[in-house]
Amino acid sequence: MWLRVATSQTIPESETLVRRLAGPSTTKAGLAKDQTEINRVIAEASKGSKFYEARTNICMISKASISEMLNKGWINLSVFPFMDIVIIAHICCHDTRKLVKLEAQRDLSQIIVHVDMDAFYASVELLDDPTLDGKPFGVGHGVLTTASYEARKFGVRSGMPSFIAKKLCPDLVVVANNFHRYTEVSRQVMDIFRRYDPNMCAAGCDEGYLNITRYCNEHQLAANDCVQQMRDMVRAETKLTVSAGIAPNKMLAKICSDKNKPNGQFKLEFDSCAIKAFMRNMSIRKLPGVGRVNERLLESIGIKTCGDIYSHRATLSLMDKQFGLNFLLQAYLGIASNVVQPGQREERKSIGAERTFSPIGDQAKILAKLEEVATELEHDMERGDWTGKTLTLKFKLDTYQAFTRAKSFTRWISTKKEDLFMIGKELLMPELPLTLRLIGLRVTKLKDLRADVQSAAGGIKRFFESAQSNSSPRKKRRLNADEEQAGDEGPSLTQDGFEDAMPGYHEHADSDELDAQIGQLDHSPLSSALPGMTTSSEHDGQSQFSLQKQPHARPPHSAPASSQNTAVASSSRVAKPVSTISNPKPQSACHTTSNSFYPGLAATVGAEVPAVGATDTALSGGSVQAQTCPICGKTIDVDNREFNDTLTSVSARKRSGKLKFLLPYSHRREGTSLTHERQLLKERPEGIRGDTDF
DNA sequence: GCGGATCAC
DNA sequence: TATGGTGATCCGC
Repeated sequence: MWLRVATSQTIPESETLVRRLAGPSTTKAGLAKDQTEINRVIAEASKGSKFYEARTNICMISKASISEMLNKGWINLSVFPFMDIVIIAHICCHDTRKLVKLEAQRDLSQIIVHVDMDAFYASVELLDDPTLDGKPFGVGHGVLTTASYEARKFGVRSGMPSFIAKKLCPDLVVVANNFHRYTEVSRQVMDIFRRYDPNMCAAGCDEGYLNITRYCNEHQLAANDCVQQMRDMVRAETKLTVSAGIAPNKMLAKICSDKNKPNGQFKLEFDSCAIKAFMRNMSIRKLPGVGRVNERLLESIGIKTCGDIYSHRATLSLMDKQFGLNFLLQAYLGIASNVVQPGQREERKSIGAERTFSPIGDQAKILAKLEEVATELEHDMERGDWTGKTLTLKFKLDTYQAFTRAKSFTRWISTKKEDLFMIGKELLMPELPLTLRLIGLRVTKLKDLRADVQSAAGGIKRFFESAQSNSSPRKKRRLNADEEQAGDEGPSLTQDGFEDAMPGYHEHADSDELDAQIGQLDHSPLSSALPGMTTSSEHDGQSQFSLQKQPHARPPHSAPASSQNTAVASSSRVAKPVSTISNPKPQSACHTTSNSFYPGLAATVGAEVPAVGATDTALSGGSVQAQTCPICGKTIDVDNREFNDTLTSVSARKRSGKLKFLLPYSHRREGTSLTHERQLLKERPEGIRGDTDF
């Protein structure tokens, strides 16, 4: 007997993508209403470009991988003498125990605030040039880093190439980035935030997390009043508006700050039931760590909202490896980290530089680019007093395929550009000839020269070491002076964490438009190519799609522009007859899906998303039938072992399947609260590109 | 240790 | 005509 644990057929991929056109992924404030028309314009403008082709291929590979995963999502139940319902019941019981355990860890004692500047770059530009007021404008060149709210009404968004933005909004004004100004203004704003929490954590230049518990206590302030006061202060001192979310943890606060954007705030009730109600209809895309790929992955088994996590917990349990059950259960409960602390310098893991340019095939010119990058990296490494043991070269072909090549050393890598260039060249030369559009260098296995010096003997010794090192002591001293003047107390950047942290290039890196376009494209030949690609992975242990990059692959030499299309074509040729994947079926509610695959499940554990009250009763270990597993505590011990064995072997199969789509580590970490800790605590104390310009 | 992939900002 | 840069981590090898 076979039990289907996946529900791929119920959600046609093309529909999934098309739905995203106007779907919840595009919930940015100030968006235009007619998303369909916007997407048509974007698709029109993009069609035929290499970028578009590349994204199309990526989309197909994703679909194929998801499809493969779902095809492998069968569990052989013949080893069990019982019916599948027993298994499901047990799984749900197991998950319920997990939920109870998680619920017990919930901490509502801290007041966490996520602050987020509204259209930060655009607002700063507006500050400096009032004539822009009321006009639709974008910031950036080539690619927009942000758009004014007027421009957003036309569908102009961050990450959009300006030529497309102009098509959507012919009157669009485009102004250049002024990173220096953003850094400056950002510092002002962060200084204000720090009055409320000196330990606040800046997350990029336009947002941050604060714990205002203490401030509220000391000033006898309600959280809402405190945050309102803080926002007023920012407005008064900088003329900028900021939105904020108030919640018991960072994840919730982040989601809340989006609720009343722009220039608003939202406080979530500090109550378990209210939080779960809040999460139930929340799109999974809002969860930190769930990007475009994971969204699709989860949608493929019918999970679109955090509430769906609960109703699909049996599936998720069986496919824990793929989905990260623990993370998702926490998300469903609205549980996450509430630890707010500034990023630490020692947390840094790598430092690098990369540059995009119009495609170059000429070797000498490529090497010249490499040298530029090496120079930039030298600057940043010396500026931050970093070195490391591994150098990674990154290059992207004109087809937008990216590759990396790395080399490790037993000694510390010299920070001199000549040496960086030489190693980089060594890595690059065997790959040529190629037509490249990007080159980058990155150093990992870092060593913090400052910490080293400090622990050794303090400032004097540091001075001597600087003098002995192969870099200019004069230069180093000057840079250090700059940083100390900025308020830094030595190596720890707890004070200024943000100082050198140039913003991410964009306010948001989302560009779902392309997926949308590709979704439209899915109606034709692409979908039919999928089954073949999927089955091709079956024939040996290796999961290799025709289009997939091979591990350690050598990039195609001077790949003709059509090479990928050729691959598609050949893949189509071996494809089996069109499968059901793209067969549009009426899309019914998720729990219906669930029922159809888990006969009896609804009766046993309730396949529908439970009402909040019901959940609570469930979690409190009450008498709700859903929680009383008919198997647990009795004969299940034996079965449990078998069951686990089965799961293990399933997991092993999954692993050998080389699935490409996995949740990020932070969401799979056992025990620790989910957290975008990585993001939140991440400090980028040194050498951001923008800084090197001044 | 290396390379591909995903994600956040 | 034309689609970014920095950093982190996981997995399979």
